[in-house]
Amino acid sequence: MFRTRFAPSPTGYLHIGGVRTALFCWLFARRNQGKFILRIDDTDQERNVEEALAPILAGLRWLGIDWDEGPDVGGPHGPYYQSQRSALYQAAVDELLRRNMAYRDYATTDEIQAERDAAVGEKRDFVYSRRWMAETPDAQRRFEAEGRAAVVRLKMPRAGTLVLEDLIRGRVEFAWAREQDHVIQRADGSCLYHLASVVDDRAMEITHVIRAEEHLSNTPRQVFIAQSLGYELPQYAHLPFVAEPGSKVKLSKRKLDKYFKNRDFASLVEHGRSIARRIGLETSPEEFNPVVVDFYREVGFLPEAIVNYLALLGWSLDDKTEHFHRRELIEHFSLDRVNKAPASFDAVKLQSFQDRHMQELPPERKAAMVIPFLERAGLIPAPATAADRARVEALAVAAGDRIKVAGDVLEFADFFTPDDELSYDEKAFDKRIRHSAGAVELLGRFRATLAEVELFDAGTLERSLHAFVEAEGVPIGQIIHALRVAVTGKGVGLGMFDTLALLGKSRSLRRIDRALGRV
RNA sequence: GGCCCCAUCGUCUAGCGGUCCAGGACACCGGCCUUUCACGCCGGUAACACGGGUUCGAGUCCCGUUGGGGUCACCA
Repeated sequence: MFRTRFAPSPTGYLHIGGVRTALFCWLFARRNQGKFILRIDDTDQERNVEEALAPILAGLRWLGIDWDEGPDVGGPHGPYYQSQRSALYQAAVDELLRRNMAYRDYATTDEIQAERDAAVGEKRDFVYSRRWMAETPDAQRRFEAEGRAAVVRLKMPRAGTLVLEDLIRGRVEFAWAREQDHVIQRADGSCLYHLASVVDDRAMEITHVIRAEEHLSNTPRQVFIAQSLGYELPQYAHLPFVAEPGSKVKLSKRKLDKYFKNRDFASLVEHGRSIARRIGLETSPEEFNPVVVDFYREVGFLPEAIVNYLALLGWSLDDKTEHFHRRELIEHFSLDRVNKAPASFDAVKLQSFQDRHMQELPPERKAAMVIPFLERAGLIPAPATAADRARVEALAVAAGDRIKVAGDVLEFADFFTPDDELSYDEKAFDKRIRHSAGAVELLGRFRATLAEVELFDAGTLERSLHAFVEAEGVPIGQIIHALRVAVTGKGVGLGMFDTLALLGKSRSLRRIDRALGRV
């Protein structure tokens, strides 16, 4: 049975690169009928873990990346918070000391730094002299008498080669002599990440460590810990990281300022902000941007689209298939089709996946997605009435693929505003009505025609307008633009006849009257 | 700087020695459709980083160069 894990730190947000890693771990587990474990790396807990973890769990759940063991769901290998597992780490440290694979070290950070500086000055690799290493109780007492405190360091080999068979990278070799005697336990007794990670992976019976490439150079020390403890090694798979838009540098939340200067990134952000404003959502650039998964949820992206895009960022099935649903990804995913080179994050391409997934959504699902936005914007009562739901669904049908993210429904807010509160795009009003020769008269006459229409549906309306322009002997463009501005206040929108049908007869007439009245 | 990783259109990628004067997708540029917008349809521009090998034959294998990146914490 294969077991993979994702081990986020409670940072308060779910990073898009982290999600990609989680997704690959999850897909691999699901593909092989294995288990996916979520473990929280909170060894240096300064903040409120629960609070900082909530968005991460919520984000994973929203994306449909579910875990078999971990926070909330429990499991046989808990607790799943590293902060609650220190006894295990302590036992591992003791064992390492007992086996002489680690030692107590009494050097101060300044002393270590001095050695490091000296090595750099002499242009040689830094290797700790182990001058403050204490392997006997005597030595310990002597150093402690000087007022020193001990950390525990790994006693790394100083010769030989580690040969690693990485599932993605193939054979990778490291010279042991270049590895440092890393600290695994602080003077205060708390343990460091690498120790904890190895101990937990073993305890949780992780078979495949699938993580981002930046951990590749950390692997030797982890292998050393595992081997020193007599653990069987897991399989390693180091994924390429997700890079910045248009660059090969690792995507980082710390460089947001730079990304905001990227055109596509910036316009996605602006789109999101305009939706946020209308629903009264407080946003900060720090938390509301395309690097953070919450952003997509809040503006109404489809989790399926995000998953599809992210899966293709570093993995592919063949030379043409790009549109995947979760099921298909699970069916086809394999690590040997994962790329080695980093892939840069492209907001525009992500949007195109969103478009395609949105297009195949049936109207009732689209309506359900969109309703919360209308409610939050105060355009329909919350909870929506059955009549509202029906209207929204009709709107969703008429809107076709114009609603690209759920929040886009707010572009059609004018359907929900009272007729006497409709605002007008003055430029469009001038161009199409006020200064368009004959527009006002035509509009007036067509209003009369409209008043006679019995069945106010798109087909009937289309026939009557065509009959009207034929009788008038004018091209359809002469009136249709004016009509649109009159009933929606805007120069662009849905199909004209859908618009009228959606509004219904009395509201359409009232809006035409109001428009004519303000010329 | 040491070590490690990586290298096909602007971007994501296909390619696992011949079927590649390199295929698909997004973007871009034309055109069509059309009541606006959004779709849709048709067409187009655009890449094997460079240099050596190996081979009858290299985008594909090897070496080097260049370039890019990761990592070198008592962070995770």
